Amino acid sequence: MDNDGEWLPQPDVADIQLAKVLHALGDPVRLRLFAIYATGEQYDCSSERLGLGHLHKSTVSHHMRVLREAGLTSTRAVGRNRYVRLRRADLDARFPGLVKALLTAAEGLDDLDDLKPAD
Amino acid sequence: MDNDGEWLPQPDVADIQLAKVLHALGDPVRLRLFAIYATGEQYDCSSERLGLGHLHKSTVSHHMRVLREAGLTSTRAVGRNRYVRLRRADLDARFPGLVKALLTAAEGLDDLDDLKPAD
DNA sequence: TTAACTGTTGGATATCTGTCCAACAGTCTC
DNA sequence: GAGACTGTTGGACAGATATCCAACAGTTAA
Repeated sequence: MDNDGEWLPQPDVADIQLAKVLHALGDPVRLRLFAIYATGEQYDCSSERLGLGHLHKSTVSHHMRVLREAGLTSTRAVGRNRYVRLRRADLDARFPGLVKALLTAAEGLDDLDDLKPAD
Repeated sequence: MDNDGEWLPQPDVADIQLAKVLHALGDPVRLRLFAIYATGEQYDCSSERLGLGHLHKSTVSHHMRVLREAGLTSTRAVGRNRYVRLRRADLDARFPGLVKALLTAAEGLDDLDDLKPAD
């Protein structure tokens, strides 16, 4: 029951702080996760699928938490999986043009094509 | 002689990395300095004039160095002063729209009106 | 030349952070 | 229920960082 899962805690739109957002993105791993989430909702947090095979699962979990607490992502817990998506609308409302500029700037960082939402 | 001063070392445009830029701006003090420099070239690094009276001068010097080494600012040393300005053209060329979006987002962080370049 | 001024550098320190590991909780499958 | 699976949490630890202070170098002024 409750198939929709529960939402992990995240800051309110009005409480999203620019400095914290930039701090969260000021790490290569999280910047990559940000670019990945921007391609669509992700439902598999395993390091391998995210192209972060070299990182321990708890490390990836840590980075996802930082992103969520900064207000960048929303996470829904369903069963043993986590559905993570970018809070695009919230971010656009709060910081117009920022996400778009960041994604443009982040293009070509790595090969992100392999990481589009599967099927 | 050499009244123009010398330029402190800074990365080449092509070497400016997004993650480093965001890391540099992911600190409240440096985000404030960024917004200040965006209003025009600054030629006084004293904490007081920058609205950072609570910080030691060596701390401010440290933050300015981080901004410069990330590729965000240019610094010219003339006499005992430092003329710091945002590398707006370089940043716009490398990350189109990013600076504009950041400045829009940073508006209203504090009262920056008092810090426009004096006379 | 002596003194004041601006900013840098190195040391010290407390805090933060990225990473791994082990243990755990909840979930799914057999 | 037993075991496999996904992800979280707490501990440990090395490295980074923000801050201050003292000392210094170069510059300007008296």
